Order: sequence, then C-alpha cells, then structure tokens
Amino acid sequence: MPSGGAGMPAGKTGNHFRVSPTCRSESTNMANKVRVRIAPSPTGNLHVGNARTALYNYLFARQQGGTFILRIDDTDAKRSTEKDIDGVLVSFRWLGLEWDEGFAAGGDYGPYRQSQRRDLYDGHVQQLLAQGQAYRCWCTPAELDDMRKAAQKQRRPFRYPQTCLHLSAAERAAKERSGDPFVVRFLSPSESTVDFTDLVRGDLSVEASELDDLVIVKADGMPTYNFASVVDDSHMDITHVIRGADHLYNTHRQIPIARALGFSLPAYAHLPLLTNPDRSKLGKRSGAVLVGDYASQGYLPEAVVNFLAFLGWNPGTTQEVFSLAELIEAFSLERVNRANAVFELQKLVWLNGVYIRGLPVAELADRCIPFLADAGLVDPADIDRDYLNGAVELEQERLKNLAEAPEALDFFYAEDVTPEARLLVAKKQTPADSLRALEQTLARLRGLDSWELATIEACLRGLAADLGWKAGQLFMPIRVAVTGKTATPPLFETMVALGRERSLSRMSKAIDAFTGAVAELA
RNA sequence: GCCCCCAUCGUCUAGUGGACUAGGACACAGGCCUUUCAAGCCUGAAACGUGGGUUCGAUUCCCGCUGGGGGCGCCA
Repeated sequence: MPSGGAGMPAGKTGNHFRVSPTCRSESTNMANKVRVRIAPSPTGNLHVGNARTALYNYLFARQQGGTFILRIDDTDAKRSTEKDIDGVLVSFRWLGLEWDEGFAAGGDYGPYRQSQRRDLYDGHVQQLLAQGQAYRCWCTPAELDDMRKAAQKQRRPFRYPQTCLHLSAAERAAKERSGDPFVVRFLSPSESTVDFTDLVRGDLSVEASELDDLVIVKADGMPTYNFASVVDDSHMDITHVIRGADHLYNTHRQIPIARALGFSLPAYAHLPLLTNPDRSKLGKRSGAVLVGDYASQGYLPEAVVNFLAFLGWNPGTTQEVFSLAELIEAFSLERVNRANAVFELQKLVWLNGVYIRGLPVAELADRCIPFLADAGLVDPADIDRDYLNGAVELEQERLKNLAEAPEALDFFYAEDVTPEARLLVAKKQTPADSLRALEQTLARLRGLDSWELATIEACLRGLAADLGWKAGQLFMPIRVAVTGKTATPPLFETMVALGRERSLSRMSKAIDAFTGAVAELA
C-alpha cells in the first residue's frame, strides 16, 4: 500500500462534522501543525495563476511554521510525462518556492504522485461501494453526451438520471458478467444542503440536489480528480486547502465524499481568480501566462513573486515592495480579497525595475550574462568582468528587464558603432562647425594624460566654454560619435567605462565618416 | 439555461456606520533636476454600478436590479 505509513490518525473520525449549516472552520483540527499542498497536474509548465496559488500556500505554510507539500495530480494518464513534471518544478524553483515534502523531496506520506497511489484509492472505492454510497455505472460517454444534449435542448440542467443505480438485480448481474467497461459513481448526499465556511468567503451553501452522482473512478480504473484529492488530502493530513475560486463548486462535491469516507475536513480558502483585461478567466490564450515566459522576458523572480502576492492580497499598509521573507511575515489569509484581479503587467514592469536597481552590480551582471550570450555579445566562458560590471552599472537604472540588456549594452561590445552623420551635427550649429568641434574634442582628448571622469569632464566643459557652446550642444555629437546612440548613460562615465582606446578610435572613425558627409548635410 | 460567487480611480487596492473634501501604488499628464535617456522629487487628473430600505447618519448593514466571473466532463 503506497501510503501505508500515513495511516489514518486517531481523531480523524469525522464525528464532529455534521451536514448542518453550522459546520464551521473549528471543525478542522487546529492543534495539528499546518500542512498545505500545491497539487499541479503535469502540464509542462506553470501557469501564473497556479504560481500565485502556490505562493499563497507557501507563504501560509512558512508563516505558520507548517509544511509546504508538492503533490503531482496526474490521474489523467493522457498527459503525464517526466518531462512535463520537470517543467513545472523548474518554475517553482525559479520562483524560489522550495517545498519541504513531496515529489522529488520525499517525506512520510508518499508516494507523491497520484498515479502511484492506485491501491489507496481502490480501497476507499471498495469502502464506498460496500457502504452503498457508490455504484457502478455502465452508461457510455456517448450515451451521456446524448443525454446532455437533450437536456440542453430542453433548456434543463443536466443531472445524471441514476440509470445504473436503479438497475434491477438481474440487469446488474448481466452488466457485470458482460465485462463491459464501467465507471464508479458517488451517490450524491441525501442531506438538503452542503455547507462549509471558507476562510476567505465565509459561509457557503449549495443545495444537495444540485450535486449529481459524479464519477469517482474512470473506465480505465483511475480515480477522478475530485476523488483522489479528497483521499490524498486526508491521508496526507492536509490542514488547509488553499486553491483558486474555480474550485469552489468542487469543494461542495468533495465534502460529501470526505464525510462518506469518515474523513475530517481540512479548512478551505478559495482565492480570487486572475483574469484577462476583459475580466475573463486567465487562460492559455491570454498572452504570456506561463512563469517561464516571464523568466525569458527578463523578469526577476523576486519581482514576479512580489507582483503575484499583491494580486488578491495586500498587507494593509502602504508598503509595495516585499521580499519573500517580508511576505512570509506579512501574509495572512484574512486579508485575501474576494473579487477577481485583472492580471495587468504595468506594475510588474515597475517592480522589476525596482528590483533591478536594488541588485548589487555584479549580481545584476551575472543575471544579464545569459541574455548577452544569447545575443552573441559575450562568450560566457571568457568575460572581462570588470568591463562588464562597469557597463552594467551604467545601465542599471535604465533597465526595465534583463532582456533589454543586449540592446542597452551593445555599444560596449560592438566593433563599430557607425553613427548617422546627421546625428553628429550639434544643435543649432552647422555641420561644418560641428565637425570642427569634434576634431578639437579628439585633439584635446588625445592630449589628456589620464583617462578619468574628472579629467574628461574638465576637458570637455572647457572646450564647450572656449567654443562658446552650451555643454549639451557639444556633448551630444560626442555621445553619438562614441556610442552611435542619442540615448545613453552620462557621457563621461560612458567614456571611462569604454576606455580610452575604444573612445578615441570611435571618435576618429566618426570624424572620418562625417568629413565625407558634411557637404551633403550643409 | 441552472447553481454558486463577486462589485471603490484605467489597473492592483485601503476602507469595516460618522475621523471620507474616499487614502496609497502603478500607469497617465504637467513641472523640477539635468550633457541625452533613465532614475529621483513635486503637482495634477482619475472611483464608491443602480434602485430601495435600516439608521440621526451609509463606500461600509439588508433586499432587488444591473453588470462581471466561475462551475455544470470518464480534465485537473
């Protein structure tokens, strides 16, 4: 038995659970250490909505001194490969959400893959069958589909008509002898309502008559999500189920199953959904919705975490920037919102800049290297770190994300910058005068006996004064000559970072090219 | 269609019957700083969906309406 070690703790008798509307959160065993889980299905990558859910589970566990568990919900045999699982794990790790127990981490409640817990589920199915709270059903998917369509046509809600529940003994015997595939259905509760108190939303209630007999075991013998989850959450001693509000209805369906099995219930907290700008559920076709997309677009995991944390929760203070450690301290389920949150990137863009500016230069450089290497600007095996750090330092407050690094830093690495001649013309000056100014600049720069910020500045400001030009008039053409661009970090710092050789040779080349173009520009 | 949930600036949100001329952040606009671009600083514009109650008094409580969302699978 896969999770035999878990057993069923004493006290898990469920006897303090009633069907009445008075079933509240105190019915959970609060004395137990907090145990929460994130249970992704192996889809190859992590959706930001699941990432947010995982984050809240993580924060809650850490804050409560509890355990954060990762379970793989892979009851759908059609999609479940090692590679797909790995894709999910990579994103959790990138975000920094380390799990204490579960898949790839071990623990006393394993295995942590539902596909490997068949025996456990089978046992509980037998129990329900024996209790008369579940029954076999031979209706085929095609038949059900027809019934659904018919119901829709009559504009009536579809509910399974319990055909196979009401089979005569003879009919049932015949079906069983036939060897035809069957599913197992849970007999929906006879109580009037199914109620629970949600930690975020308060008292929730659904008429039991709304719940039809849902399939708990598929024809291939695998349990369905709603069944396996209930069994695992109980056997893994999960104390709090924190998940998206899209599971609200599932909770009403899972509670009767848990009760029929004699399980005590965890506390539930349903998080508001993340939506598209049009308020529809954030789906696969909604632009960048995978954590991996944000990594490759140059967002920092700490920014993504901070951003995600604030989608549906806030600390009640005006602080906006939170490290993971600070989030752990400040987080509380009580302050989770009920209304859906639009997944808008503008704040993430800003936060990302905040985190980039807050990084030590060397670390920012480290994080830029993969992007620079991809763009062919640097060879990771052979990097002049001092030069790179100098360049990164100058661009640090200009970078909104790492993916911009190649474009921002390209002139530090380009062989030639080939500035446009017309950009070498100083503001309110003629091309000829501009050319002369550049020539004088080069001459004076060559005469400098040190290549330092103060020296260069004194030199260029002095020249501007001698020329009777405003500083900016002179600096822009030099900037363009040296970098090829009109928007760069401050000129003197840039020239220092580039170094004397590069700076002077670029100026010289620019002057040569400019000389040939002056006539046309005039 | 049926069931459930939700509702404050464009967006994320504070607010828990009077301290609200409704606060903060992002984005936006203007200004300052300035060798360009950023960063930073200052200022501005910008919201309680609607109709009824309850109350001396509602953004806050209740009901209806409207609007939005979710669910209604042998997916999870």
